[in-house]
Amino acid sequence: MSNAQDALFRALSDPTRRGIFERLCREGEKTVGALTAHAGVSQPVVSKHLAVLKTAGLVRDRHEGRQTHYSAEIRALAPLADWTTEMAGFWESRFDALEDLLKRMDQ
Amino acid sequence: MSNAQDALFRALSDPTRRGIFERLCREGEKTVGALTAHAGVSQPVVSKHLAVLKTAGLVRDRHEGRQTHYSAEIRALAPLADWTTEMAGFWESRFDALEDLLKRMDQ
DNA sequence: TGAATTCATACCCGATTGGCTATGGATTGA
DNA sequence: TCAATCCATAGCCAATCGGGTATGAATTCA
Repeated sequence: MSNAQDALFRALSDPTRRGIFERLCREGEKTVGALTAHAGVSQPVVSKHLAVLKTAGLVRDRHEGRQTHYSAEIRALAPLADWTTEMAGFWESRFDALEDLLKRMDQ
Repeated sequence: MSNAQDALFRALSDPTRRGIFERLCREGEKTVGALTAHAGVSQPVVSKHLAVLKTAGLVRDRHEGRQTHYSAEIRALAPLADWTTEMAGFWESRFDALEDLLKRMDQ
């Protein structure tokens, strides 16, 4: 029962981690140092969060000398968007069924 | 920096809790007992998960005698959908900027 | 009224998590 | 070559979390 949404929701549930991901989305590729400068936590903590995001497929890393550049992998958000619209879809169909029922009762 | 997404992502990060919410979306209103029957955890645990979902605004409860009926509050997913499209939007605009840059460089 | 049902709350417990510091490998630059 | 920089990993710790059982309030039914 552990589907593709699991790692995604889990990875994005922490505010600090989600903040890092958001910054990569807004501002593009960043080094660990640059991310640490505004993350509000220590560098090792940033590295650990990036590792979690990478495991979830949400970021990619690129090594260049002693620096590591991270960037958002936006396609990884697809299952999340799918899940959301799917849930809304179930609700819609039930709403339609109710509407249909009421309409038929009205006759 | 704690915005509307915080409680949402947090509430949906647990598989058991998300499973309960999914079932409410798919099958509509359910009592605590009905939810417990398929949740794989004890009734008090289900009640606790429902409380978390309610705090996040994801479910509503309706008391009827000694039963409590819970239903999904689908509108609560809006901030999540907004966040997703916003992140994709940032990425798109950066992609457009890059495309534009390359186009101008080509001249 | 008394027994049974339904659910929420209180409490406990082990595992996980998110933070820290310390450290070391790899790379750069003087 | 040696010092400095950048990052990842290893331990450590307090707090949170997800699970359990016990229990009691509220309601229903015999």
